[in-house]
Amino acid sequence: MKPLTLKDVADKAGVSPKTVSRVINGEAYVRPEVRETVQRVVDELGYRPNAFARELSSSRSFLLGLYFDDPASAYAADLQRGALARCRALGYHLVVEQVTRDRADWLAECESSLRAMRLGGAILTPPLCDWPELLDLFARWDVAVVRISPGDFPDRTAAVDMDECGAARELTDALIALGHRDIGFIQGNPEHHAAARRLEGFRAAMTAAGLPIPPTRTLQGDFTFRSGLAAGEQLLTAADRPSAIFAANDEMALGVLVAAMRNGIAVPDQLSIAGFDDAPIARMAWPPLSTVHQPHLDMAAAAVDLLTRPARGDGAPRAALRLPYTLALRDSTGPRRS
Amino acid sequence: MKPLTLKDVADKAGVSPKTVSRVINGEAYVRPEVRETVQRVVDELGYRPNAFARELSSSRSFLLGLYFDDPASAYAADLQRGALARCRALGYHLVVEQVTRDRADWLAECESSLRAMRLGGAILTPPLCDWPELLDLFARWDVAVVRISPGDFPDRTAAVDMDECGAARELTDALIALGHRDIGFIQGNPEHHAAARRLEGFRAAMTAAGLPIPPTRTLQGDFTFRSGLAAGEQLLTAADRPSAIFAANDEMALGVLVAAMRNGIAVPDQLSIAGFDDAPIARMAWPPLSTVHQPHLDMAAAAVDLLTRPARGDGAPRAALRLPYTLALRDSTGPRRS
DNA sequence: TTTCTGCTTGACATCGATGTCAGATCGTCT
DNA sequence: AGACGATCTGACATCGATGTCAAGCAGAAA
Repeated sequence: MKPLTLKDVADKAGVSPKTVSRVINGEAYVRPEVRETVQRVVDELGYRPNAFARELSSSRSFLLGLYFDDPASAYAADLQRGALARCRALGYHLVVEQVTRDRADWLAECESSLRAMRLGGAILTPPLCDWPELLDLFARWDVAVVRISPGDFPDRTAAVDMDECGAARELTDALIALGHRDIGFIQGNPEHHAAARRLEGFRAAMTAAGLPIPPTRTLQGDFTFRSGLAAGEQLLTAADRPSAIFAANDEMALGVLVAAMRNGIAVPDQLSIAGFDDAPIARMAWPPLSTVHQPHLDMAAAAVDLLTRPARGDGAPRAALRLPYTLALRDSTGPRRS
Repeated sequence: MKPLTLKDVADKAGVSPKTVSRVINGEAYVRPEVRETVQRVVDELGYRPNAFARELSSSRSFLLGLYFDDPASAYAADLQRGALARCRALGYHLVVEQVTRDRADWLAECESSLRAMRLGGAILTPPLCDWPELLDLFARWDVAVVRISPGDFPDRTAAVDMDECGAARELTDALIALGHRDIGFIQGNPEHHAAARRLEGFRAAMTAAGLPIPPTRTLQGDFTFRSGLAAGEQLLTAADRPSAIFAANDEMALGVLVAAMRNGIAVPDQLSIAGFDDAPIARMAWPPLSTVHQPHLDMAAAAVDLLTRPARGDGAPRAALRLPYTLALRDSTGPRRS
């Protein structure tokens, strides 16, 4: 099937292509009746302007880039789904890119890819939203950027995030309210800035409750199941084990769950476990994990909105949005049995 | 930073833009020494042709579409990762699209999206790879299609798949070899054709071993954790329960695992459980799930290769590739205890 | 020598949209 | 009536690449 062109619409409407272009882009200076006629023809024919030609002539692009470290994570999948839905609604398209620093020329590759295809904007997710080389790259190429939950350089670009510290604190408060006084914490990948925030929230809650935070109770993980398993084993096989463990994400919490099971420790009767993220597996574990639900879909949608906001006159968007979280208290946490 | 153009390269190399274009596209009729000179300048400058302009003038596109039903599934994420890596290596870009049939105008939306942006090819994943309206749409717009594990219309497009039936049969054989004679099976979403193939393989193995397949042992699920949990409860709370359960995917198998745990049935001592797909959770469950490892990354890479094969003279690619699976026998299966 | 074929090259039109600018139309003010 | 500004419209150039085609030039065949 041959694609429709501006000219086809123009001929049918009895005006010049330029006028059709005006109507499509909502420009001023078109007589209302002409505008209406053209709009009707456009709708009838189902005309959509060719994005490539558009980009070429106006250097405005209808492609947004979504940049990932690891697209296999549930986190990434959620963000993608949210961004996708919003893009579709706005007539934009989403190009996904995976960037890792495991090769020396990773930055050159990114640049090469940008050269070939100008983006209307880019969404950067953790941890690569904190790589200064990448931010420099986009700045150099004048590509508007919105970062999801950035850790560093708060003023360099627009951002969408969540109050990770507050959420961690609130979840810890919930554990304390259940009677737990000896709570273990498993940190996340230090490269993700969120990991530090979550630890911070945990500490704040403990301190506020007047509880000690012995170093042996705070273990280093890296957001993987395996690291959660190892940390769980270590915490649970100690002579005195904590009555609750808070892992900085759900995968690690699942690892703790498995460690408990291996050691014959009943959850939540003998041990409460909490995670963070509300990944799909949180609901699928047994017992289902208590965790923090992050508004990933909304965050991604908000990022798309920021990038596509029509008023771009003042350059790149600068807003910093903070979206609300919700606690999901399920069955992996319960009152402390003395 | 201002992008480089063909003309910049041409000026520096002292030839016409057209000649540079010839070198870049590997066309014939360029003197070897000129070709070398131009190539050197291209490399020095790091020039990459503008994909939009290229598409506009040649109606060849460097964008591939990856079409999903649900991008949140581990299956989808794997395919995406595989496709992404291959695209990057070939200088293509990947646009992801989510298509669901929950709105009446879903097809019109797809068409509208195609109108705006011509694709160099599309990869369709289950279940939408079997929607005839979608196949018609791509055919109408002359977009080459490769389907992943299609169920119907085997000759309509090129395809990449795996021997689902053989894998299910082999896994069932493994259970039988462990001494199991009473094996429950949980079917997948009937809309996914793979579900039927897996059942078929299960039946073939049972029949070949001379074992009965009572209807009460074959339950209908829909590939979700919840359905696996329900089916598991049903099978395990019956007066005589099977000694092994084979679920058509890992999520459902996890549901069975949780059902077993709820009912105090030890795995694998009192019950063997097997899944299919080798999703990340399979390794994260306790005990780790026995399952079938699908070569998702390779399948996606193969699909990209088919779509970008330079020789497109004879129209759309027609190959049907079948990639090898491997059995992953972990700890959720064991010998039957009498 | 002339003609022919095949290789090599660049001038120019083209893809489908938008930017620029000049011209046309209208009402209003002097 | 004439001048003016605001509104409306379309002709034309332009974005950056490739397709087409003809010209230039070599060596081979007549």
